[in-house]
Amino acid sequence: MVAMQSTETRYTKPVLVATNKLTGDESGLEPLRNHALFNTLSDSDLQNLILQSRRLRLGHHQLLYRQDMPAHHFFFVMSGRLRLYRLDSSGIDRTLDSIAPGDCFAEVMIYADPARYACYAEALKSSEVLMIPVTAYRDMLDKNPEYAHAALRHYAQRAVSRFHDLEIMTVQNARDRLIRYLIDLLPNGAAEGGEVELPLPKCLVASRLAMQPETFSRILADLKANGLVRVNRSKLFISDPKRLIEISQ
Amino acid sequence: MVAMQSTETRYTKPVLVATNKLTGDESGLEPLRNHALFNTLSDSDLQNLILQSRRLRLGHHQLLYRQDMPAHHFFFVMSGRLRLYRLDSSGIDRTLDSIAPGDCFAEVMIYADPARYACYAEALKSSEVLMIPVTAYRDMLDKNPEYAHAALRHYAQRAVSRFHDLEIMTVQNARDRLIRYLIDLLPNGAAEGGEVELPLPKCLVASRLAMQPETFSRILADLKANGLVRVNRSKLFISDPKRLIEISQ
DNA sequence: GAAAACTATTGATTTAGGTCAATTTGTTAG
DNA sequence: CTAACAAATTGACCTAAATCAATAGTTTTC
Repeated sequence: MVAMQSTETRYTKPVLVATNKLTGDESGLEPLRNHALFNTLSDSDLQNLILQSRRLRLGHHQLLYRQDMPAHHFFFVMSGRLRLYRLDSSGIDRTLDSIAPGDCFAEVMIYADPARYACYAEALKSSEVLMIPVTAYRDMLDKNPEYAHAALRHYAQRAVSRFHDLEIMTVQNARDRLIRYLIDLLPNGAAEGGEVELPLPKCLVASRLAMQPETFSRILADLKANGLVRVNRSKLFISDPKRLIEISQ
Repeated sequence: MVAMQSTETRYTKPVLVATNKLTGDESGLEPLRNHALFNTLSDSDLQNLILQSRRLRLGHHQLLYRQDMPAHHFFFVMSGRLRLYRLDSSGIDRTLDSIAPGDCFAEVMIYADPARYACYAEALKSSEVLMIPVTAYRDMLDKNPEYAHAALRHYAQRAVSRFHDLEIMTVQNARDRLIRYLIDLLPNGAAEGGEVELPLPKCLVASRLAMQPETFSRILADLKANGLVRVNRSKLFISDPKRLIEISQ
């Protein structure tokens, strides 16, 4: 009913179709070896998969795919950072996930039916991704059923993690959602404090947490004033996560 | 900071540990055949799985498992209805999912590591579930790698559906979240209208959508007043879903 | 079948957080 | 280095939704 202000007016981007720059270079792919979807593969199977894939360079704010587009590929991030978001008809842009080097995304498209991207994906800065045909992975897995175990484990993990994201969003107030989000950024949960870096610009963290940028800013200012976080640009220092958890709820 | 009112004060339940009633009866298990995780299994493999499983009867509001409990089983709903929810330290009860006959739940625990339930599960009414050891399914899949494909497809579908749930929750206002939720209950999306039944009591739908029961009631009353839904207890008739979508956003 | 216990609804009031606007700070491009 | 632009912050104000409270339906129980 009420038209909310679009984040697009604050965070404009050129809407481009990916210009599949292909490079023959095969260096820099070691990180694949550390990912659950690839670390059990034999050298030759991994090599074969890479040969069927393309390396893609994406500029700042470049769009990789659109929601509802047929999904023929999934992606592995080699460098940079991306985000997943949805656009609704009124142009409101809602950020759903951020993706870092070493992560895969849209990998559920390997087995999704119908295989259509559920959201947009764009580079938040200059990034490099490996674009892997879903058929290449599926065929390899058909020929090597022993790889299924790792894929199942990865998929299970993905489902659990989405469930967890959903859980945070059922928290009714903005402050507590933000606190939960920050706690999750800490490497070892709430066990000990530390410095975390926001994986998205603040206005997009706000969007991810279903609040306005102004609200995000005010809550963070308040946490800062209460000595709960030290803020330095996109880096936050959380000395006492337990206290943070206490004041939420 | 602010202590929100617990839904527990409105929706109390006896907290019981499941009293694993075992019945030798093997009738009524045909619905398993229609589920993606089982429909490709040979008769003997399915039979073997059932033999390792237990049939469990749950009373109204009976608790099946607790969050963080080690997960040795996953479940198939034969009759009744269950819900998944989380409790936080202040006792606020947040509903995350509802489960109907023919559904599986906690099936990601087959491959999760660590395998601990991510939430509570309780029967919303008298229900019957099949309690399947995760090791039984995993072992069967190890012996029959050809079954992995179906499991991967199911897991992919689950991840997509959780992603979609998350997407709804990034919608900032309560009315539009409710409208999105209602649209998703329609069997063929927004294509045509129809009658839908709320899968949860209204106060729990409210919890699922991160709003208060009063807010839910008022929004529904308003939609009703505008001729957008006809309400009959937990059954809603949506004549024109397209119009409903239009007024949201 | 009446009482008790939930569940839902409705009204009055308050408040968290959205909106609008102005300013500051940071970043990119020439 | 400076201009232009984008992002973040802060203040003033307003509205959606939470809270508090009372009532009215519904189930369950005895």
